[in-house]
Amino acid sequence: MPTETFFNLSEAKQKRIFEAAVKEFAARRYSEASINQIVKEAQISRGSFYQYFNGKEDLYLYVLTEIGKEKMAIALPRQLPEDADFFSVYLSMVRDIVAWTRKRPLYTRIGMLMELDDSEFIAKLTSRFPDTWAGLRALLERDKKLGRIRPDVNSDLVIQILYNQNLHFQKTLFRQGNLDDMLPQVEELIKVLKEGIALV
Amino acid sequence: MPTETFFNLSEAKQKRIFEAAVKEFAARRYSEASINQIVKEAQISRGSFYQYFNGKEDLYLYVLTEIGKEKMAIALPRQLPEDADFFSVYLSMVRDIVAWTRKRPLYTRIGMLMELDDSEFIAKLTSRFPDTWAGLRALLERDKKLGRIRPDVNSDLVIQILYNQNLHFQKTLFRQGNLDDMLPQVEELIKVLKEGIALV
DNA sequence: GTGTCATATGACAAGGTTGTCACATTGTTT
DNA sequence: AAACAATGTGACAACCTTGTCATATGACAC
Repeated sequence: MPTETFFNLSEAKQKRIFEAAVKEFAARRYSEASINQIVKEAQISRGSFYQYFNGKEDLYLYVLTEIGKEKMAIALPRQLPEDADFFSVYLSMVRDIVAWTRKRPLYTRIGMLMELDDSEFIAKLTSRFPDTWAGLRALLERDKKLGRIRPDVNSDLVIQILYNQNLHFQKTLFRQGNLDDMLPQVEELIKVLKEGIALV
Repeated sequence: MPTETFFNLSEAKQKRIFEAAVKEFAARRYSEASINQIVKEAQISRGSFYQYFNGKEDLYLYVLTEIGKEKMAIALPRQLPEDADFFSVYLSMVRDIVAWTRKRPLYTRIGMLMELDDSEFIAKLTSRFPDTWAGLRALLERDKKLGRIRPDVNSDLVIQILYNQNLHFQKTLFRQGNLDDMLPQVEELIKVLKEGIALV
């Protein structure tokens, strides 16, 4: 939570600071991000920064919640049929991610770097936040009961595969930067996961 | 390549330095590892260190090649039938990793942290070294031709899944530390990959 | 003992980081 | 205008990092 004086600032200045922070947190992971860099970019003095935020953690939390707000505002409108199967929902989820990345590339970059950071603070953070993937897991369980998924498969493992591949796609995406490659790859992944790769 | 004076040192001292380096590189990723920490642990002076090595890169390369030597010496003895199928080879590979991790936990930890580091130097390093996983990929291709694997699956994707899951297993392993959980999880992964999860 | 060479040392410079604080500059209210 | 509050500022201390270098210490030869 930023201090009150921060919120007294003009919208423009708040935005300038926010965007400088986003830029830095998308360039370096949290533990390596530099406040010096941010204040330079935002064109405020070091002293001012500490009048707005308690420190790096405070700023990071603020950036994360702001991003979360915008994400929520966008994510709500989409609707899927109640009985959509696991794979369809997952695919739609990936489409959302792609769209989101198109619109706000730096935001997903921050999320990615967060996954790669293993500092104390980030560990605490990620453990507290409820997973997006937990919902997907529930869906998988439901589809098991509906007879769509083999009941003996390990749900956690499947979700983990999707999660890890997703992270991997994003990582390569930011090295090479072809967002269009992602969807076909995910479709391929779904196919492998659905049907397996062995010949009967 | 360490300097000649390093190799003139007594075995014991060389070992002390090597082990201090291993300890540090297993605790922090390369970009965050501190030479100060290493010289303190090895009980040599800062000046001496720079008489042995050019710098951090030099030391890291030395540690990596030393580990590589020991790994080679162990990996060679194992043999598998010439026509062993892809999954068997993979499983045997995982068994090797588990055994290796049991014997030298810090070594695999270094490998893991290397994957998570995205510094310039590490990027150069990983791109140059030939992948262990390339061999596995070739095996998959072979099994396609032998009619064991569906010819239309994307080999790269499959290898990537295995690679990412492997990394993930190792990561969780070092957070919780139950090495015995790994093999069953890998067996589960193989099953999912083989047969798929959808009901026909 | 003296000379020579290899090795050991820690202070040092130069760069980075964070957080603080006395002070300057605005703005607002009386 | 004068007083008071709010905000802006950059120098500063304290703590890191790396790489260098003049000097000290040891060992061996003559």
